[in-house]
Amino acid sequence: MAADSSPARNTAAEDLAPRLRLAVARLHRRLRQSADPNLTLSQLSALASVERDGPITLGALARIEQVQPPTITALSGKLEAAGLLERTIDESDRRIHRVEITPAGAKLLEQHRKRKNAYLDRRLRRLTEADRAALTRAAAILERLAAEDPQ
Amino acid sequence: MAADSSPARNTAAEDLAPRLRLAVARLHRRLRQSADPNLTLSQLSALASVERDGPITLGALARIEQVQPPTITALSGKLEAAGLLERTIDESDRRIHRVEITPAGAKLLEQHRKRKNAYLDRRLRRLTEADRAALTRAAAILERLAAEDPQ
DNA sequence: TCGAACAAATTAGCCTCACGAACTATTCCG
DNA sequence: CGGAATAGTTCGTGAGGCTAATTTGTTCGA
Repeated sequence: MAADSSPARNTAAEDLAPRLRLAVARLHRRLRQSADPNLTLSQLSALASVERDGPITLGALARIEQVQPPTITALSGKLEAAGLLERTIDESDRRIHRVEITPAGAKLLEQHRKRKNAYLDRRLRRLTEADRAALTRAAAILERLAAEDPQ
Repeated sequence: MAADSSPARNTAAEDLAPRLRLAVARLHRRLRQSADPNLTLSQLSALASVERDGPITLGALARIEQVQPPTITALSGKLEAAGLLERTIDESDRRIHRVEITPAGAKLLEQHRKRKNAYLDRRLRRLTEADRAALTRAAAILERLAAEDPQ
C-alpha cells in the first residue's frame, strides 16, 4: 500500500534516507544468511566487477569496489584460491598485477544469476507485478548511487 | 523451472534478484563506510527495533532482527555499555531479560533520522523528485521483504 | 519433593569483511 | 646512482555473525 495521504511536498523524502539505510542494512543481513556458502556477497561483487572490467589491476578493482587495497588483496586471494580468478603480472612493470575471470568464475556467476530458488528470488516472485517494476526501477537508481564516486 | 519462460513481459524481472543483491551489497558497504562511528548499522537496526517494540526480551529481539541469540547478546551489550539501552530482569522469571531504550538512545535515533549531511542524504538530494519517489516506494517494499519470516 | 527436562541467555571459538599502519618490491627520475 | 613515488602485501584490530557448549532459572511429574 503506497499512500499515506502524502501531499506533493517532500515529506516522504525527508525520512527516505533513514528508512533506506535500515532497509538496506536488514536486507543485507538476509542476503548474507541465504547466500551461496561458496561465494560471499563481497566476493560476488568483486567477481562481477572483474568479469565486467577485467583484466583489471588490483588497484583499479579496489577503486571500483570502493574498498582499500588490503581488502582487495584478501578478496582476490580467496577468489584465486577458488579458481574463479587468475592473476597475471605485467612484465613491463612487475608491480602491476591484473586479475581476470576464469571459465569457472564465469560459470559460477552465470549460475548465480539463474538461482531461482534463493531467498530473494522466492520473495520477489510473490510480489505484484507493479511492486517488481518499482524495485526494478529502484535497483537501477541504487546501482548508480553505489557506483558514484564519494564526496 | 518456473512456469513462465515468457517473452518480453517479465524479462526485466528475471534478473531483478541478482541486480538487487549486488546493489544492496554495494550500497551496504557504502553505508558502513559513511556510518556514524558511534553507531554501526547493526546497532542502529537493533536500537530502532527496541524503540519500536520495547521493552522486549532478548529472544524476541533476536527473532525480529533475525539473528541468533549470541548476536543479540553482543549487540545489546554494546548498546547498554553506551547507555542507549537499559536492561531489566523479569522478577517473576529471572531467565527473562528485557531491554528498553533510554532517553539517550531515543535522542541518538532522533539525531540519526535528521542527519542531513550524511553520504546517503547528500546523494538522495541530488536525485530527481521522480527518482526519490521511486526509492520511497521501493523502501517500503524492501522493508517488508526484510521483515518477512523466512521460508 | 526433588531430579530431570526445558527455556533463556551467555561464553567460547571460529570465520569473513574491512580498515590503517607499516613494509616490500619495483620503477622512475634528477 | 639514490631518493621518491607507485602497487601490492602483511599485520594487527574490531565489528558482525555463526554454532556448540555452558550457565542459570523454572517447571513438572513420579
